[in-house]
Parts: sequence; C-alpha cells; structure tokens
Amino acid sequence: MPTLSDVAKEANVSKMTVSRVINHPNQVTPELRKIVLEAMHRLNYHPNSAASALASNRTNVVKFVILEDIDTTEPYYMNLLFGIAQGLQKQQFALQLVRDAADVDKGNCDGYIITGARATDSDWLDKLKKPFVLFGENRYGYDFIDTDNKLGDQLATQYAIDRNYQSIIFMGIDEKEPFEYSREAGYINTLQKYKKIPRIFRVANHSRKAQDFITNNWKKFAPDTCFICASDRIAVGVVRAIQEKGGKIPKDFGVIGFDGVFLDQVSNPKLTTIKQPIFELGQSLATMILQKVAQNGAAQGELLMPPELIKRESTR
Amino acid sequence: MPTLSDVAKEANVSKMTVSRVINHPNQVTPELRKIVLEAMHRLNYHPNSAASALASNRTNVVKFVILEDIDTTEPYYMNLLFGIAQGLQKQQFALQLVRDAADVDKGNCDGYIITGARATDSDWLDKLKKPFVLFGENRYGYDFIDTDNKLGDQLATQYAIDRNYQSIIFMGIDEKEPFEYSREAGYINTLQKYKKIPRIFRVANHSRKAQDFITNNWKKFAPDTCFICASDRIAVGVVRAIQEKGGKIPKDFGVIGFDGVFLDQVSNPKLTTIKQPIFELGQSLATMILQKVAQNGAAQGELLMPPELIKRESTR
DNA sequence: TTGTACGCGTTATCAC
DNA sequence: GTGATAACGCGTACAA
Repeated sequence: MPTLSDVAKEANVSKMTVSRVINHPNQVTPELRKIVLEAMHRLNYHPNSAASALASNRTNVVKFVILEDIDTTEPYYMNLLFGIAQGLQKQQFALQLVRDAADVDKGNCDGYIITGARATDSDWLDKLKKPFVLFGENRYGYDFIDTDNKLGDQLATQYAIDRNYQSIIFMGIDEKEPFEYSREAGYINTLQKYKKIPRIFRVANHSRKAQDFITNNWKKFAPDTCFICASDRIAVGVVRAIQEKGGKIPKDFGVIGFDGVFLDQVSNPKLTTIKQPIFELGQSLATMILQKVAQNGAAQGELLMPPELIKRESTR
Repeated sequence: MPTLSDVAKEANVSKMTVSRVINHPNQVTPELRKIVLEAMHRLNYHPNSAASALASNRTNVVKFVILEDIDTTEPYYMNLLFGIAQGLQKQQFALQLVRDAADVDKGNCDGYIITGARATDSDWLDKLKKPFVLFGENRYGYDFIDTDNKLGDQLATQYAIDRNYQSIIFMGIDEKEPFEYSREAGYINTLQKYKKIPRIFRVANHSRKAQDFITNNWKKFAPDTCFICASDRIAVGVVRAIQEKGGKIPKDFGVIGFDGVFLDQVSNPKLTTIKQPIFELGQSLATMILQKVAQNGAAQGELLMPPELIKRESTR
C-alpha cells in the first residue's frame, strides 16, 4: 500500500505538499493540486488513518452515548446506529457504544454523540472535555440534530384537514420534553390557520395506556374525528380502542402516528404516519460531530430534518 | 495523558519492558511486571491505540459484512451488532459496516466478521487477504460461531415430550442451510431416543406461509400435538392457523418457536421458544476475530453457543 | 530477562 | 506557495 512519500515522489513534490492537498487544499496552487491528485489516483493511495491520528493527537474514535433505557426490540436505534456508523466510516472513524453515563470517561475519544439527554444532564455535559452533539431537541443551546417535529405534525394535521375530518384531536405523550412541545405546536399552528380549536390529551407512551384512555372516554369522541398521535405506539392503542368500540377506520375515525419505524407497518390497518428519517439523522450526527472535531469544537448549531407523511390505511 | 515513556520513568525501567508487560507479559519477570503495572495504575496510563496500530502496521478496524438482505425492523441484527461493538471496544477496535460485497475491498481493515455467507461465496472468501470469521454454521472448514442449533431443538423436543404431547411435529424452513439441518437433527435425535417416528414439514420462513400450510392440511393434525418450529415466524403462523381452526393452545396444541428475539413476545399467546444468545454471539465474534488477528490468522475452529428454552404460554 | 536504536506514516513548525 | 525537519507513541530488530 502506497504512502504519502510514494505519492510525493510520483508527483515530484514534497510530502508536505501532498499532506496539504489532503487537509488544506486551498493552501496549494490548483496546478500542483491537480498533479498531486492524479498521482494519488494512479497509485490508488489511501491515507493511513492511524498515522494521521497519531500525528495530530486524535483517536479517530467517536462515542455514541445512549442515556435512555432502550428497548432493543425497537428498530429505531438500529437505524440510527447504522446511519452513524456509515457516516463515521467515511472518515475512518471508530464507533464506541456507551450505555452507562459512568462509562463516558473511560477511554479516549475525539467526540461524543449523545442521545436521551435530559435537562438534569447539563451538569456533566458542561464538564465534557471533548466536543459533543446531541440527538434530540434541547433548549439549552447545545448543538443538536432532530427530526423537524413541528413540521411533522403540521403535515399530519394538514392532511387530516384535507381529508375532511371534522374534528381533529391531538393525542400527545405525557412528558415535558421539547420534541413533544414541538409536535403539539405543529398541530396547534395548523389548526389555527383554519380557525379550529385545538383539543389535546396526553397519555404515557404505551399503546395500552392510549387504548385505555380512549376506551374510558369514548363518549367524548364523535365519528368523523381524526387522531393526531405523538407516536406510533399511541396510534396503535387508539386504533385498538376504536376497533373495540366498533368505530369504523378510516371512514369515521382517522388515526395518524409518528415515527414510521416499525409499528406502523405491523398495525392492522397499516398506519398513516409521520416517518422520521432516522438513518439520515444518524448520518448527519456523524457528519456534524466530525466537523465539530475538525473545527476544534466550534459550535455547529441545530439541524432539523424534514419527516415524511406516509399515507396508509388508517386515514380515508 | 501519560505515555509509555512516562510509565517507564515512573517504574525505573525501559520503555521496552513496559511494552512487554502490555503485549507479552510472560516475557518479563513477575516482580518487574508488578512494579510496571503499579506505575501504569498510578499514572492512569492508557495505551495510545493509534500509535500502536501505526507501529504494528494495523488499522484497528474490523469490518462487519452483512451479505443477506436484512430486515432492519428485525431486532436480531441490532443485538448482534451491539455485541460485536462491545467486544471490539475492549481493544479499541473500530467497526465498519459493509452491506454490499462489492465494498468489501474498499479501505483497509485487520479482519472481517461475515454474516449470511452461502456456499457460493467461498470463491471470494478464499481470496480475502485478511482473516475472517463467519457468523453461522458452515461445512467448509471456515472458522465460525453460531447458536448450537441442534441442542436447541433437542431442548425443544425434549420439553414437548416432558409435557406429554402425544404427537410431535417439526415445522422446518424450506432451505438447504446447515442451521436448518442441525435443528432437524436435534429434533430427530431426541425423538429416536423415545422410539418415536419423526414427522417433518418444511415451508418458507414466513408466518403467512406457515399459517396457510397448517390451514390447508388441518385434517392431518389431531389434538395433543406439539409443533416444533424452526423459527418464531413460522411458530406465529402456526399459532394463527390453530386459532383460526378453533384448536386449543396449549391444551390440545403446543407450539415452540426458535429465535426468541421479538416475535415470541408480541405473539398471543406468548411463545415458548428457543432463545438464541445473540448479544453474546456478537461478543464472541468480536473476541474471535481479534484473537485471530493477533495470531496472524491462525485457525480458531468453531464455537457453538447454547441457546435457552423459554417457557411461556404456547405449551402446556 | 532487559535495554538501545530505529522506523511506522502523518502533521506542524519553521524557514525559504 | 513550498520544502526540510522534527515530533507523535509504540513495537521490533538486535545487542547486552
């Protein structure tokens, strides 16, 4: 396998020039750059990431910290992880999984991707010595990437309106988290455009809880109603309750979920849902932390990625 | 962060001795070793994996090659991946995901973990320049790790016998793969111990196919029968067919699945199943390839890990 | 059993 | 804008 020196000889330049072409291309004249690039191509040169890591005092390792108790039967994290892995791979970075906050400091790394951070985590987040980006909205100024939750339920609500459901109800998650507020905001905003009055209920994020809630309050829900749900889990529960009560889906009752990762497809009827671009979120997380590392921890801001409305059988 | 030299000074030895304590501990006297280890501990020394990788001409990267078209909604691979990642992490190795055989040669690595290899893959497997281990039984002498499939269905069949089901039927997967043969062998062996005659049917690995098969052949299955299924998917289909035909589970019909990763828990009734130790399989895969790399590709043989019988509601 | 000297491939510093 | 030189931290001869 050819090295930097080989390329330098081939191109009749110094190693330094080759290195610059790789890391600081604009510090070298276009002509030279071209010559070097051609030499690299001819020799099928690939940088040795270990050597580069050593020389620049990096580890080429990014830690993926999962703070929440995850359900490994949920393919959500799988997709995220695949996206992250693929994103890191482009720059030959290693991935380490950390599932316990206590392990965060064990072993070196160049940066962190953190998911499941809550308000109370800011204590130790502020003490981290390496750059990090969060997966999931936060209101503390930390760099983050998330689905555009507000847009998601704008799409959902708009669709419910377009399908002429007379009453449109939001079934939220009973947690004071930014993503929930954003989803509710998307619902409220859109309803207001049409001068409709929002009706919001909140339950724990379990299908059973949602099902029980709907069943116990069945008389509140007249036919011609669409439920905008903050998760597919809740949507599944709502569907079951409606079926149990003999309601007709999608004719008399519409149900729209959120996530689009698994439950939407196994539900019967298949759920209309807001599908999060999870794999892409993972890729972007990787890209962002790599960039932040390259820029010595410079702030990267926030990135909201647009979800997609998937039309299926739970809406008319 | 302290280096090898720092430890050497602290312990009043040469760098070489410290290096040996790390890589070839038995080449150094116990007393010296102790002194060095204490020095390492005092300084909180951690080896710089980039430097070590560079010096020993390694990359510290292992590629995980997924040859089959995987269903990302199946948590199976998630668990496997988590296990692999954790195993590699112990030695600061990076993980790269490869999902296309064409990408196998792109970029360097020290070794491969390969899943989904078929007989026809041996052409290019033989040409790989770095060591590899397979996930999944094979009969070509390649190193591999898998669940002990035979043992699994020995457990299942034995349990069916213990529960006094009069007739015990095997519902296999219609594929000529080693794992399938092993599971059938476990079933057959155990039946023979009790001088019972095996009855084997095979269908595609889909719940729908299994369901249709049972439905269409319902008259062949008298009450007091237990179905040993080669996968939870098939088991789910069998359960549905029995319910559709009005059979009583588990009183008149028992069903035992295989995998224990997800479907067994969402099925109704919950499935008695043979649970594969998937996370541990992943860890072992990592350990094996790391060892093989360390030993310059020396053969590692095969490792069959014992699955577990999970008793639930689909057997009496 | 232990130590010395050098090289691994790259990047940063400083000259020119 | 480009090149010489010295690190980066560790492992492998080889010598003692």
